[in-house]
Amino acid sequence: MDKRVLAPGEEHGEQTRERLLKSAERLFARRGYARTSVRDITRDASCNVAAVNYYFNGKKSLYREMFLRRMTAMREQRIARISRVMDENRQGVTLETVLQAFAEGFLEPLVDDSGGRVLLELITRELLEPQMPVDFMLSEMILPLQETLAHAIETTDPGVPSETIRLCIQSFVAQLIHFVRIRRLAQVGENVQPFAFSLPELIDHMVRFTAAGITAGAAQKSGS
Amino acid sequence: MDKRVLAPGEEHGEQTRERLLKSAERLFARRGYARTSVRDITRDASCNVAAVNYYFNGKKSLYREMFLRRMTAMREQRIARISRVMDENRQGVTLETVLQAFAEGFLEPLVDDSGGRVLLELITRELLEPQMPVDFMLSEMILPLQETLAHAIETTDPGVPSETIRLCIQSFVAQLIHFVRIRRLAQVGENVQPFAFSLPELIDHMVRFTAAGITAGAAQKSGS
DNA sequence: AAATGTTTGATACAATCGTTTGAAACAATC
DNA sequence: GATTGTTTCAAACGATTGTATCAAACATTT
Repeated sequence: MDKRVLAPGEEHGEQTRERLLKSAERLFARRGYARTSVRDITRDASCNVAAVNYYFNGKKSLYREMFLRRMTAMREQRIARISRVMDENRQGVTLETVLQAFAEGFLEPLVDDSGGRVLLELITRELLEPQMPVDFMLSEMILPLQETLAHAIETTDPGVPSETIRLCIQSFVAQLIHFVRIRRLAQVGENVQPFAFSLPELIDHMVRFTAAGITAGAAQKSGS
Repeated sequence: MDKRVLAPGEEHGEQTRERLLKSAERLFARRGYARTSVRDITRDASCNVAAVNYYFNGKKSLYREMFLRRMTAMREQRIARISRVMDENRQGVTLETVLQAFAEGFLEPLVDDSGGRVLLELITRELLEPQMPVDFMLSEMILPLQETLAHAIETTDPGVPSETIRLCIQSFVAQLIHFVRIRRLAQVGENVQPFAFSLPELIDHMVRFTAAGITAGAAQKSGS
């Protein structure tokens, strides 16, 4: 009995394959690609070293598959978040609302202990030490998100040049990334005082700051 | 003859010591700490492997000494840049002028091929994978620079709460770092089109964007 | 010139890395 | 129950890592 607990193709080995992906995710995020050994991963996943080369074809392929899966999932989630806000109230949506929703979607995985926290770490590392094709992050993550958010802002704030909008979006994303890193830095050291802001406080600042920058970008065109 | 070509204390070995620091600088910046081997460095410095353990006490100490020297130099340079702008025109200095000067000082090492380019790479890496004491960057680089710039802005724009000013400064620094990274990313791939901005264009955007955010921060206090 | 202290060099070391191997353990099919 | 294909395991591979050793080369002082 118990013959059909496994779907065809996941012949019981899919479990350790999945465990490897999960462990790789956590450990690569925590220590980076180079300083995470295959043995670290297999120990964490409670399986043999050879499993990495059995299911994937080496360390690098394991990383790539893990990263690809995670990144596309997060991209779709963030895009969906923007679309949702735009759909909920067709014309009553303001610039601040869109920015707020995007910021929350961006930082949400950080406050709860969901797996999204590790991806932000992974993405930062990937930006600095690319293990994927060089322009992968650009074409698969940065640009799609930028376009989605840009179209949303073009709806709430027509009149701002589209080139300016895209620059401002990157200024916004820059802050999101930066404050996450500063916060983590301040959490460890004892010199916490200067950056002991709560997440809502930070989001509030970034939204206000960015909204001012964008509307100023609109005024710039008509003003000068 | 030729007895006094060397200062006392740099008994001819100071040359290779200095070469080691220079090589370490370049290679650590290019490939990161973990992926740069001691042999890579000594090969680049044209000396023996043992020299690293002779002059420093291993790889990590070499890194720390190199990083410390570089970082303090850049910090002093940047602080001096702000002070210079404030001193040149005692009261006629505007917010935009200060921001412009800071941005130029920040990005200047990137455009020419001076050694400053490698430090920005080093700092980014250090933020992600600290080899120095955890809050070193915070207390020795980020906070001193923040305070200097904050005092400058408190002069040009009194009325903005000091807490808001410091948040805005971090938002400014965030952009500086982010656009540097995006630019490098876009330089490699062929999908350059979306970020083919010149450095002056980018600086102009960031200064305008940030100035709007700061003055909005002043209005917020009196407005709400 | 002999002695001394400093710097360099080739080599060895133990540890760890990613990967390979081949035989067990297992499940499924005949 | 024998056969087949899949998954796991311990062990070992060659390569590379950071570091230690010790004698040769060097400059300096006696």
